[in-house]
Amino acid sequence: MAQFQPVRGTHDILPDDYARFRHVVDTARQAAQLFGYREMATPIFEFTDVFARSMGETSDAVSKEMYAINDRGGENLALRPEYTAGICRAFISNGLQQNVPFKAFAWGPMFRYERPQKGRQRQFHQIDVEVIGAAEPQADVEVIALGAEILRRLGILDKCTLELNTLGDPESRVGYRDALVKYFSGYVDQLSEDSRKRLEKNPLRILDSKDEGDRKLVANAPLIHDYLTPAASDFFKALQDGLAASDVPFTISPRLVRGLDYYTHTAFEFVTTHLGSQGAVIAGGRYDGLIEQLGGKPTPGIGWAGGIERLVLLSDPQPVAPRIVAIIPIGAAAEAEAVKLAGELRRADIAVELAYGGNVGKRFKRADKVGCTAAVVIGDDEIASGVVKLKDFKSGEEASVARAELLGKLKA
RNA sequence: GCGGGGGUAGCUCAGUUGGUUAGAGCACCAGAUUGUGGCUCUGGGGGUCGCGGGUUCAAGUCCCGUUCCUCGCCCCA
Repeated sequence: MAQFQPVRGTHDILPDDYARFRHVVDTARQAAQLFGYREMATPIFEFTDVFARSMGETSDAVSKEMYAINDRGGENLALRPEYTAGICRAFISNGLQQNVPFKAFAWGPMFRYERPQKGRQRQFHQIDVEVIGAAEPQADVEVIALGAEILRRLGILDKCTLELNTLGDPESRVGYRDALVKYFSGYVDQLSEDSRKRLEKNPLRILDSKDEGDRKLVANAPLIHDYLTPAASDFFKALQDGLAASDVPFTISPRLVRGLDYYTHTAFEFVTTHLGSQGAVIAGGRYDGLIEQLGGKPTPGIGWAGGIERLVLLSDPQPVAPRIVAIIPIGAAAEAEAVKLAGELRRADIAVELAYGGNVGKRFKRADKVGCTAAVVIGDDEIASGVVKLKDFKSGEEASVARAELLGKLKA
């Protein structure tokens, strides 16, 4: 029988990789905390409708990429393909309208049935930031600045550029959408096959087509900025002023759009050229209509998600310097003494590696291999005189240390 | 879902026009060194050549299918 493999598009995260993975999450959590965002989590699966109603029935993520199941009770459930819908549902379910603006940080696995590629998996992980209940552009500024700060702390901000656009308020968007449809309908025969479909489903998406023929048409297509209501235009202006004040550089990309239905006003992406065709590392926008679509009272919101695997790929490996001390007993009496000593040291927050067996040479070898910085050798002679030998692995020097002084020496 | 390239040891790879028991480096294990790691030296274990079928006297090598990875499209994080 063939050996088991991980399911297509899923990956084990082994200890070395996990250290890098955790570094991303820890860095993001710390930065989010500095901005006043509190960590939370929602279930990995929800009623399918939570996603269908928020993201849009016709979005790719819902219509062809969702892991949906009927459970034994007949409920129609789906593994979450993104975090925003779940957090908004939680906001409604828990009556958090009392706590606005509600500022949340979250991370966890997401699931999409897609064709795997570098930086694109079927189970992948995201960090996520949301502000619910704030209609002011200052919230957009803060959310984006937090994204930039996380990238800066990861040392990859200079590999990314922030692309910014507005989708306008619903009123602007309807007018613009009509204008786009009218424009592209005049060139249906010149549009790519994909874009002909988009013309019916989501004409905005034609704007970021990579097809050369499409791009020529797009170059002369009407711009959202000419269709903004004064309010939407002011909002976008305030956002730009705020980002400038926050020292967050950006470029305006009139063709940047979002695939999900719930976005309004602000749309942005931190993109990189270092990851092939998976360029977006952090992406998000404003979703003022979403809470209402999920059955809550009209409540504005803004947030973003970042792909942890992509952030790991982009950042340099972190030199991990764990301080671990090996205890190496020699002789039967010392074995018991070593266990006792290990307990004492661990209770004092010293990481201890204690091998299960093997002679002295093997234990030293093992200690070196797992990255110990020092070894405590204890044998019959040492027990008799109440000392241990403390060997520093870097210098190679070994010295006798009284048992009573060992902890102090290791803490230093 | 569509198109291109790949899959040989734990890892990175070599393998001639199809031709004996499929190799290297790193890693691993053991010994040199039964109270001392790293460096060195010696030895060792490890492969149904992704899987299934076909052609052939003979297949890691050629053909077909399949699966997984990868690059692009699509979509996005």
